Amino acid sequence: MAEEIGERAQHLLKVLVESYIRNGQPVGSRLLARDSGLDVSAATVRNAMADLEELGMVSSPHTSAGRIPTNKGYRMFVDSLLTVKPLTDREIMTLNGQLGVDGSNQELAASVSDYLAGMTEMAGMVMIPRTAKRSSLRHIEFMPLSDHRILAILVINEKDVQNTVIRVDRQYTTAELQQAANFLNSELAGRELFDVRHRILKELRETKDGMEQMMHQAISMAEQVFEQPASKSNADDFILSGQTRLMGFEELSNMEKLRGLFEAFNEKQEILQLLDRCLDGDGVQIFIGDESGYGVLDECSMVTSSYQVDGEVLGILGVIGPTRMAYERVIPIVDVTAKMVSAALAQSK
Amino acid sequence: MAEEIGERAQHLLKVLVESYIRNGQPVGSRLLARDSGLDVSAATVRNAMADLEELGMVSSPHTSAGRIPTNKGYRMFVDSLLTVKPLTDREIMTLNGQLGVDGSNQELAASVSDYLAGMTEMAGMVMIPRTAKRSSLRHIEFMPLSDHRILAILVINEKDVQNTVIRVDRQYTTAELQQAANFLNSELAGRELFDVRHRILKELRETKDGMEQMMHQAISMAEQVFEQPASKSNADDFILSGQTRLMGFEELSNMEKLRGLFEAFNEKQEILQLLDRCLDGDGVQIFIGDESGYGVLDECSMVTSSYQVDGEVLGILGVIGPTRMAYERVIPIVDVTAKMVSAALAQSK
DNA sequence: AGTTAGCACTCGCAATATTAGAGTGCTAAA
DNA sequence: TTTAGCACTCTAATATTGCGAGTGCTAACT
Repeated sequence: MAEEIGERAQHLLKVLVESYIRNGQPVGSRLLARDSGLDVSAATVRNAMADLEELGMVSSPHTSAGRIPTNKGYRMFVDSLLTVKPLTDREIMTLNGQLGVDGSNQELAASVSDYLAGMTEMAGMVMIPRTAKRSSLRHIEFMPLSDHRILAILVINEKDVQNTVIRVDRQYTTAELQQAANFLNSELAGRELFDVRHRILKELRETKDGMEQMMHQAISMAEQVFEQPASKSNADDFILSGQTRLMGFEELSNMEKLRGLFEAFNEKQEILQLLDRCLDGDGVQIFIGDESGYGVLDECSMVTSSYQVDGEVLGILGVIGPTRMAYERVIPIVDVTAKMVSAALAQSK
Repeated sequence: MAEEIGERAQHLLKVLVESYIRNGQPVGSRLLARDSGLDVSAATVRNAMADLEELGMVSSPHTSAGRIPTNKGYRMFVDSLLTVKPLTDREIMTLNGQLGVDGSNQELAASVSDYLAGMTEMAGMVMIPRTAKRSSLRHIEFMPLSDHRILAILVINEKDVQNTVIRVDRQYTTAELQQAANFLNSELAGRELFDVRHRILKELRETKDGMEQMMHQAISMAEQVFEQPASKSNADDFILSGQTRLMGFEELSNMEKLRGLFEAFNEKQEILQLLDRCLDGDGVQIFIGDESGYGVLDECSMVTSSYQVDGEVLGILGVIGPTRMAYERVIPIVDVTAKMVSAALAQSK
C-alpha cells in the first residue's frame, strides 16, 4: 500500500490513544506535541493528524476539538503499537488465591469471572462450551419422579453434575431404573461425552436385536438424555459478573444503548455466538466496537482468551468494557488469567 | 385525630394521584378542578391542596409547579382511595396458558415471573422460600466424586432436585454409599424437610448407640447435607425477570440510583430479606418508596402477594417498578396471579 | 522535503438575559 | 365556605455573548 504510515505518525497515534484512554478528552495538537517526547511543533503534529484522519485512524468530534481514535485507530494501536504492562506479583498472588482446585467447574468459573471483573473494573465473563470435548461420563443414574417423568443424573469429569428430566411412556420401579442404569454405566461410563452422543448409542441401537426388553428401554432413555442439548446446562455455561460496573462509564450513559446491552446479557445468545468465534483463535483476541457486528456492543470492546489443557480448548474467558479501556493493562490480565486457569485445570486432572 | 381529611379532599387526592400516574406531570389546581368532576373553582382546590400539603400527602417540586403525591399520599391512595380495574378474560387466559403443571418449580417460577414482567411492563419476581415448610423429602442418593467428595442428590416434592457436595474423611465405595442411602431413605423418605432438619436427625444421633459403623457415617453425611442452608439453592430461590424494563423509566434515569438497584438485584440478599417480611401478610402487600427502608428502592414500589396451598404460604411473587406505577392495574394482576399460582400448585399436588 | 510560525476562522461551551407561562398564596367580596 | 382577582415566584425555553481551544492554510525557513 502506498498509504504506509510513517514512523513518527505511528508514535503520535500511540501517544494520542494513550492520552485519550487516560483522560477521555479529545487530544489537541499542542498537547500531543508536548507529550509525544518528540521535538516537533504543534503544526507538524497537525499535518500528521491530517494524514491519520485521511487514513481513518482518528477523527474530530467537531471542528475545534482535538482528535480521538476511531475503531480502526484502536485496532492499529492494540495490534502493533501497544506496550503491555506486566502484572505485579501481588496481582498474580491474588488470582492464585482464588483458584481453589476443589470446587465444581461452575464455582471455579464464577470466581474467575469475579476476579476479572475486580481487576479490570469492568465486566468479567467465563464461558464453558456446551460440549467440552474432553468431558467424559463418569456415572449415570435414574430416579423416578411423579408420573411418567424420570430424573437422569449425569456425573461428568468427576466433578460436575447435570440433571435432566426425561419423559417415558409408563411408570418404572426403582429397581427397574437401577437395572437400566447399571447396564448403561457398564457400557458408557468412562467414555467421552462426544462419543456417547454420536457413536456409542447408535452402535448399541444397531446391535440390540438380541437384547432383552429392559436394555431397549435403557437405550431409549439414554437417547433422550443425551440428545437434547440440555437446555438447562445451555443456560448455565456462561457466567458474567460485574455487569453493573459498566453503568459507571461515561460512554455508556445512553440509557437506550445500555439497556440493549443488558438485554443481550440476559439473552446470552448473541454473546455466546460471539464467544464461539473466539474458540479457534490462539492467545488473546479482541473485538473493538462494531467489529463484533452486534449493534449492542458498538461502544464496547471485548478482550478474550481461550483456556486449555493439553492443547485442547476448554473454554473462553475475558472482559467486556467500553472501547476506551486500558488495553495495556487489560490484555495481560486476561492473558495471565487464562494461562493460570489452564494450569489449574491441568493440575486438577 | 383532628386532622381528618374531608370527603372532598380525599376525592381530590385520588384524582391528583391518578392524573400524576397517567402523565407524570405535577398537577395544577386549574386542571385538577376540571378533572375532578366536582363543581368547584381552582381557588377552592388550592385551599384543599394547602391542607393536603400540610398533612404531607402532596408536595410541589417548586413554587410554581403543580402538586405531586408524596409517598404518604401514595400510601393513602392505595389503602383507601383506589378503585381496582379487574383483569380482562383475555389476560387471564394468557396466564392460564403459561401455568404448565408439569415443569419443575423452578420452571414454573420463571414463567410466572416472565408473565408478571410482561403484563406490568416492569420487573417481575417470584421467590420460593429456602425452607418451603410443606416440602417433603422423597429420596436421597449418594454418588462418589473424586477424592473425599460425595455428591448428595435430594429429590423433593416429587418434582424438584437439589445437589449438594459434601466432604468426608475417607473414600467410600459405591456399595457403601448405596447402603447408607438405603438406610437414610428408610428413615427419612416421606418426612418433611423441616422435620428432617430439626428433629429426626437429632433423634437418630441420640439413639445411635446400638447402631453399626455404617449408620453412624450415614447420619453424619445426612447432617452435612441438611445442615448447610444449601448455598446453591439459596441463590436459586429468587427469580427476577424483566429488570431491564426498569431502565426505561424517567424516574430511574439517575445512573447512580439505577446501578445501586441492579447491584441489589445481583446480591439478592436485601431483596430477599424484604420479601421475607411479606411472608406473614395476607393478600397483596405494597412497599412504597422508602417504606422498605432500603435506600436503593427509594424511587421504587414493590407490589407483592403470597401464594399458598391449604392455607400454607409457599412463597411470594410480585413486581418492582417506579413509585409512579399504575397501581389500579398492577394490584389485581399480582393478586390474580398469586391466586392462580396457588390453584395450579394445589392441583398438581 | 519537511518543518515551522503566524493567522484567520470555526465551533462548542458556559454564562447571562429575556421572555412566556404556569401556578401559587393571599385578600376581599359574595 | 367559596370564589374571583391579582401580585408574585419560579421554571424552562430561547437568544446573545464572549472565550478558548484547536484547526487548516499559507508563507517563510532549514
